[in-house]
Amino acid sequence: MFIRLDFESDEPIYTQLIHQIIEGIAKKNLSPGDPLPSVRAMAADIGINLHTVNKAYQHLKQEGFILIHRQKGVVIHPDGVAKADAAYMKQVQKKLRPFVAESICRQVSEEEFLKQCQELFNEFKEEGEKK
Amino acid sequence: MFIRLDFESDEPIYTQLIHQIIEGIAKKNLSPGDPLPSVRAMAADIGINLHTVNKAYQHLKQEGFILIHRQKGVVIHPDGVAKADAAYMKQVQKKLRPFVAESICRQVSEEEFLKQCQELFNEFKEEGEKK
DNA sequence: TAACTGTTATACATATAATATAACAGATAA
DNA sequence: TTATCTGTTATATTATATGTATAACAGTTA
Repeated sequence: MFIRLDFESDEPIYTQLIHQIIEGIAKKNLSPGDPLPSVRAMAADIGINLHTVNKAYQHLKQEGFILIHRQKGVVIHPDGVAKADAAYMKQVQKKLRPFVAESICRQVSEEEFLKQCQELFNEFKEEGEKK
Repeated sequence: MFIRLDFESDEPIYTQLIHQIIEGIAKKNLSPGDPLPSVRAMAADIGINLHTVNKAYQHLKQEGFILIHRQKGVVIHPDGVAKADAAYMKQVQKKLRPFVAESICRQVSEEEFLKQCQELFNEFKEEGEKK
């Protein structure tokens, strides 16, 4: 797999795994219907416990990124991920809030902050176009 | 004080306190040199433990938002907060990354995402101009 | 039958979060 | 000089989160 974990990070392993898979979808390395390794295979592959992988999968399932068929295994959600609604955008703002506040304290201009976001969008877009 | 905590949130109390104070600085409700309540006064005021407040203050101190004089008490850093450097901006990008990735999965356009950031900047700016 | 799937249960170790007391050294005000 | 307030430190306890380790179960597939 394409998973890269940082075991020195403060960020929990299962959270890193969640983010990696979501990034994979954003970059279109993973497309609707694509299979993911079984919890045991993934765990063995990246050298962590089965339950840590399962925890990540359950989160991804609950948020609609993947489907878990008891028979067919784990796949990227065939219908695609649910589109953002007003509630989701509000949640995004809430999470971005502390970063904006601290940036203002550190005299980061609005333009410079937006540039950081744009760079990230470009990064995902370019990766997506390689496919 | 102007502190509002959500005891139902997943976000730890001391982290919420940190963010509230940083927001206060961003909105210029708190200016360089302004005093903050003692750990005991703050704790009693918002109904939490002294050590939880102390933990927040220590973080704010380490990141240069406040100064702690053994005599004079706690004050917003008189010299202002250190300006963002390249390392800080890199760190910001790293933290924004998961939000951008998930937004892309949910078909949030770059323009819409940037709009959310702009709204936050405007919110802080307007609050700051009230003073 | 054997090997695989997700799932569940139990147990354990460790770290973090939050609270509860208590005490210490230094400054300040009555 | 007391008394009170300051930040700081220490210790203990409780609860929750994280991660690992086994084991088992029900269902599918080769």
